Amino acid sequence: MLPIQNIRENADKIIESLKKRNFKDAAEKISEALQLDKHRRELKQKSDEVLSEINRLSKEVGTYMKEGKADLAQQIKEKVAQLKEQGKSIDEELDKFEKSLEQIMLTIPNTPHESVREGKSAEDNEIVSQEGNIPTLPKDALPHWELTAKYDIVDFELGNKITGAGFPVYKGKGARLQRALINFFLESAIDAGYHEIQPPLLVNAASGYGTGQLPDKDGQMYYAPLDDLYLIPTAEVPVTNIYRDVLLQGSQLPIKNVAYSSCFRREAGSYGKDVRGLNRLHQFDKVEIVQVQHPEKSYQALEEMVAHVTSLLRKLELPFRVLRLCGGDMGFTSALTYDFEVYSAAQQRWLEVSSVSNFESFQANRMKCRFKDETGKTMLVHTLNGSALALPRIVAALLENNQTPEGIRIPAALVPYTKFDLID
RNA sequence: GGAAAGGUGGGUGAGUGGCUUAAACCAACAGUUUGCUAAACUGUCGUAGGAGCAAUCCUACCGGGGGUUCGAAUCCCCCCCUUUCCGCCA
Repeated sequence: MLPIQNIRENADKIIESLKKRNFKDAAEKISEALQLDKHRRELKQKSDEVLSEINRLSKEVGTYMKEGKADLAQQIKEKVAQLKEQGKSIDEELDKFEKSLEQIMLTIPNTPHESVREGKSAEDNEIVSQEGNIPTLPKDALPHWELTAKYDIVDFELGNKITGAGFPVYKGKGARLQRALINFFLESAIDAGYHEIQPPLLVNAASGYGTGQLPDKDGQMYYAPLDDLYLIPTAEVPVTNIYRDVLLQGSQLPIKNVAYSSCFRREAGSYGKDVRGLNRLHQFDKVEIVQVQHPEKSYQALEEMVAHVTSLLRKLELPFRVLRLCGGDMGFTSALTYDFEVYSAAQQRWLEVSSVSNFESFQANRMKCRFKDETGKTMLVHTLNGSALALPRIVAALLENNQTPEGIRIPAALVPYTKFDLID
């Protein structure tokens, strides 16, 4: 949610900026919000005046009662009763304005950073960089879903039996590769100064609202109604919510957390070749990095996170490219997002493996995460997060790109973790 | 699942209807003193909303929501959470 003070002060700039998202009603929504805000403040003032008068009169009642002047006290009681009626109707109206204001504020997305390009869809995203060699595979090269069967390392059929589609079973070297990747990612993040967290995999509704999965993405999360809990779609949810309703000291910043978790996504509405094999799963593993930053340093932090993810992909020797998402393709809460895609040689397509975003104060405002700066002023923090990295598509690319007649070659950086260098 | 006790500012914790404007202590910050550090002393020190150029003033907030009352941290009702014990259990 954008802070209303920000809208009051920079309405024109915000409207201009939201155009990049292809968000058409910006001007109307902003002016409606400002209108509601104006009425809200007027009513608040009236309500406060009435309450102030009631407080003052109530004290008089106490005084008169002590002095034994019951008749005077009675007169004031009647006056207060009238004021209360008046206050009640003002408050009802005030409540209406506050609710409509919040409703409209929830529909206004974050303002894109100045470097974000205007655009409608993924086709308008900018390729910032690309590196690594795209391997030329022999004619008989297999897609990963056939390789996993050939070497018996990921069993989709078994997952279907036990749970259903999208819940694969990792076996033998497949399971060990998973564990190795998780440890490799965690250790790399720790070396880069991140503090490891092991969060709960189920969260309450308040946490869902905190990071914005609720109410908009309600149907995308698995839900346990008996206990009113949600399975996390990413570790971002429990980790970022650590800082919900928290007032930090400036000296505590930056906070850098890393967490491994399984992620659960219903992926309602997905279908076709997108979901083949490891491309899209209901349960998968991911290492997530989260930063809580001083507003002046958040873009520097974003670059640092991009550099971190870059170094992981280099060590895994995978060809990848970095995209700066255009306004229309960016998430609702993000101000700037970089996507990382690895090239999956047998499928001959780019697969998204990481999304690194700066939310500026948009999440912090909703979560009420603030800090006191050097001068003692309370301000909203900036929050950032990124995958570093999500496993399944990395596994898909590793299997496809590194297939040889002898077996699947494991990149050198990973061998200390897998303790084998070939899947055969 | 059963029983009991609780939920008060950054922390500990007092407060059973109006002299509460939430005590006191700790932490933090500033100053004085002081070879340094420390200690001692003095002062400052909650959050949010609103009015005002400003000093400042007003309002709300003691887990959440309702209620009683002229007046609620305090009394009543509902809900949530935590702790301890019992049961179950990796």
